[in-house]
Amino acid sequence: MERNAVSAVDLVYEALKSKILAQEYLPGIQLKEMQISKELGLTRTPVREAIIRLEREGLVSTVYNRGAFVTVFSTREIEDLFEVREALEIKALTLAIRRSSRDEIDSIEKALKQRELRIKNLVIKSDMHDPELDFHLAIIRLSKNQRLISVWQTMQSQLSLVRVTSTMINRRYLRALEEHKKILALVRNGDLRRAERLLIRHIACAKGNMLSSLADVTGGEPEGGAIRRST
Amino acid sequence: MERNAVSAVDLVYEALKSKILAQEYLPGIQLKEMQISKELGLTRTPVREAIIRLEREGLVSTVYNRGAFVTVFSTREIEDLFEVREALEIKALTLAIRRSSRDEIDSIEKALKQRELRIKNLVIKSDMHDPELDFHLAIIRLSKNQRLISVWQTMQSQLSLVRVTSTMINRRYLRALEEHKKILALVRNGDLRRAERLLIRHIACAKGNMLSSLADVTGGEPEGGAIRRST
DNA sequence: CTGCTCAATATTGTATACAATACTTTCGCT
DNA sequence: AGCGAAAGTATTGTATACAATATTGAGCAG
Repeated sequence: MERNAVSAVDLVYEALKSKILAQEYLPGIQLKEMQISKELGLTRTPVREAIIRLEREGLVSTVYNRGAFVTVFSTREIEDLFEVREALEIKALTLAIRRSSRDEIDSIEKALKQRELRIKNLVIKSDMHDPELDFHLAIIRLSKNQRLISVWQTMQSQLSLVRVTSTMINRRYLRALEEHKKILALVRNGDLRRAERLLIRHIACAKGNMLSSLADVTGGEPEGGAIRRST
Repeated sequence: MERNAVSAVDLVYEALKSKILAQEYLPGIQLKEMQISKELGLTRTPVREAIIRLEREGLVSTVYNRGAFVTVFSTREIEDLFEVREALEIKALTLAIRRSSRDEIDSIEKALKQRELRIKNLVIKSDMHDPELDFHLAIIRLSKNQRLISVWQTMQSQLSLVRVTSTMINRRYLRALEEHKKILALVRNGDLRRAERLLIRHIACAKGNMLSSLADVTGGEPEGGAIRRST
C-alpha cells in the first residue's frame, strides 16, 4: 500500500501556486491548461482540478469558456483584504494573550532579535521572503485557532500577489521591527488595549505602503496580456 | 453567442450545495461521483470539479483515493469558527457605523419588525430559514466589504452544517430579536463600544446554544456511514 | 486603410476509456 | 466457527477523445 503517494493534482497545484507567488506567472496572464500539462508531463485533467483549487483560494480567476487568469486585484479589493486581515489579527491578539505561554513568546522574541542582527549587518537578500510576514504569522499562530490561521494565510497569499517594490520593503524593515518588538512586549504583558492600537497603526502603515507602491506602477499592464484583449 | 449559458459544473455545484445545506446529504456520508452524475444525467467530470469547489469551501472533505465526504465538524472546529465569525462581525460593526446610511439601517429595522410580528402570531414554519442569519448577514453587508461578506458567508455555511434542534432555535427567537433591535439601535447611534459588547454576548449565546445542542446528540452517528468504517 | 465576414485554429468544457486503489465477498484452511 | 488470502467489485485518479466556444487571421468590399 503506497503510503506517501501524492496525487498529480497536488503536484500541479503546488507547482502553479509557487510560480504564481514567485511572480513567475504575473497577475493577468492566462493559465493555459495544455501548456501547463505539457510542461509537467501530465494531461489536462489534473491541471484543471488544480486550477479550480487555486480559483477557490482567490489566486486565480476563471471566466466560463475563456479560461483561468492569475487574479488582478483592484485597489478596492486590496483595501478590503487589509480590513479583513486587521480583523483577524486583532482577534488573534486577544486569543494569543489568553492562550500563549511565556516560552512561545520568548521564541518569537528570539527570532525577532536574530532578524534585527541580520538586517543591521546588511545581509538582506532580495530573495529573502518578507520578514514582516513571519512576525504576523507567528502572532496568528499564537491564537491556536486553526481556522483563523488558514483564513489568514489565504488572505496573505492573495495580498502577496500585489507586487511591492523591494526598496519600499527594505526602507521599512527596521521601523517595522521596532513595532513588532513593542507589540510582542504588550502581548507578553497582557495589555490587549495597547497592543491592538499599535497593531492597527502598524497594519495601516503596511497598507499605505502597499497602496502607494501600487500607485507607482499604475498603468503598468503586466506583460503576457490582460484578461481581455482589445484587438 | 449564448449569453446565459451555464456550465454543468455550476449545476452540479448548486445541486450538491443545496442538498448539503438542506441536510439531505448528512455530514459524514460519502459523495459518490458515479451516483451523483447518474442522478443529474451527466458524467463524472463536472461532478468531480464541483466537489473540488465544495471541498475548498469546507463543506466537503476529501481523502485521496477514498473519496469525498460531507464534512463532520468537531466541537473544536465549531468553536474556532465562532471565534472567526465574531472577529468578522465586530469588524463589520465598525465599518457599518462608518459607512451605512440611515436608510439602510431603517430598512433592516423594518425587516426586524415584520419578523417580530410573524413570530408573535406564531407563524413559524419549520422550514423557514434561520432568521438569526438574516440579521447578521444584514450587518455584515453594511460593512460594504465584499471580501468580508464572502468569508463570512463561507463560515456561515459551514456552521449551518451543524444541526441545531429547531426547538432550540425557536426558544431563542424573541430574545434574539430584542438583542438584534438593540444592536441595530446602537449602530444607528454610532455607539461602537456598546454595540460590540452586546454583539459579543449575543454570539457567545448562539455558540453556547449550538454546542449544547450538539452535546444532546453526542454519539448519534450520522446514518450512511462515517468516513472510516471499522469493519 | 478600415471594417466586415468567414474559415482556420486554439482553448475550454464534457464525455468516455483506462489504470490504480480500496472495499467486499468468497473460499479454503486450521 | 474464526481467520486469512485471493478473486471480484466498486470507486477514485488520470488519460484520451470529442464537442462547443472563443480567438485569430485572411480575404474582400467600401
